[in-house]
Amino acid sequence: MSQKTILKARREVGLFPTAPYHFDATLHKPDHFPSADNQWQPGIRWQTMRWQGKPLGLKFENCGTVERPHISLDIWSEDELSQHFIDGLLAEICYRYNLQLDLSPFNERFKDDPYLGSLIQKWQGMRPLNCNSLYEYLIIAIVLQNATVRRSVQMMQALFEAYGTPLAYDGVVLYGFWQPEALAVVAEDELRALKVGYRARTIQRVTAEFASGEIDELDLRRQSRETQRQALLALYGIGPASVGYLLTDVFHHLDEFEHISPWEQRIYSKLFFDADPDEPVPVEQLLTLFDERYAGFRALAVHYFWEDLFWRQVHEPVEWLEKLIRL
DNA sequence: CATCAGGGCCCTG
DNA sequence: CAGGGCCCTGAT
Repeated sequence: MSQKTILKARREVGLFPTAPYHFDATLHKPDHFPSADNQWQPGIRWQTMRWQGKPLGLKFENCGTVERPHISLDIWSEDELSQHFIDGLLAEICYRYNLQLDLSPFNERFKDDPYLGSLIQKWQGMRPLNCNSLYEYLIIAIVLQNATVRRSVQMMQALFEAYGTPLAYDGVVLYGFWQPEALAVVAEDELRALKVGYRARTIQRVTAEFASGEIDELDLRRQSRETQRQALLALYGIGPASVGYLLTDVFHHLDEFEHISPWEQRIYSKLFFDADPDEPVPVEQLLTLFDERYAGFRALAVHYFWEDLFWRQVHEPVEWLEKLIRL
């Protein structure tokens, strides 16, 4: 559909995250479904991004160590970028990629924790990550709802093929997200033809909120967590499960842990109580457990358990997990 | 072939 | 506050 855009201008900058920094475990999350806006191999992540309306191709390359982090970032664009633009972009990247996160209070507090201690050691410097804008993350959250992973992948791909922009840079071709304004004029039927089902309506209404400027991400970042929660819940089609992900990933609330969905409940039950997934531990009990052990950092703690589980799954399938991740 | 539930959420009663 | 309905798909 859309024409391929060649990004021919390149600018290289150095990034220096706070130590410790685990490049691969931060820039690649095996539990995230594969999406055509990014690509990873050990030591390198390609990621498209739209900033101030400009489509960009990013390439992050690991040039440092956990204790002395250094990332080389190539920024590919259609035309040369002004220094002013670069400065703003880097500030945004710094926020989204959590480059300045200070993990030491967390590491210090839980280094001897019987469950978490070894994971902190193993994944020294791993941090949560969200490369996308709030709007883009909402789209991802919507295609996740009530669908198996395979279907989420299909829906996301169909949306990219219909409305995204293929960006060619550094030898890869990845899709860039569309702007809300571009999708706002599309009819619901056209979206439904992409087999997103009833989500067509949700996508339309959420898109409209952004296209009209009713929601301003940067402004929302400065609000309290509860204000953010209310603003997100007010969006049509966005409920507690999606909001939980948004508050932790997009707004970086490392203690947000109010909602456990059924499939997560089964996994936590097995992980912490070795319970039969068909007889999962009540959600209340799981919430209490996390409250007692990890208050202050519940989302971050969960992140370590979760990512460790999925990394293990990549290398040698964890038998019981296989059945619980619906591919 | 039919039926069902899925990495939720809205709406109704 | 509980429960039916929603789009589509792959599993059974």
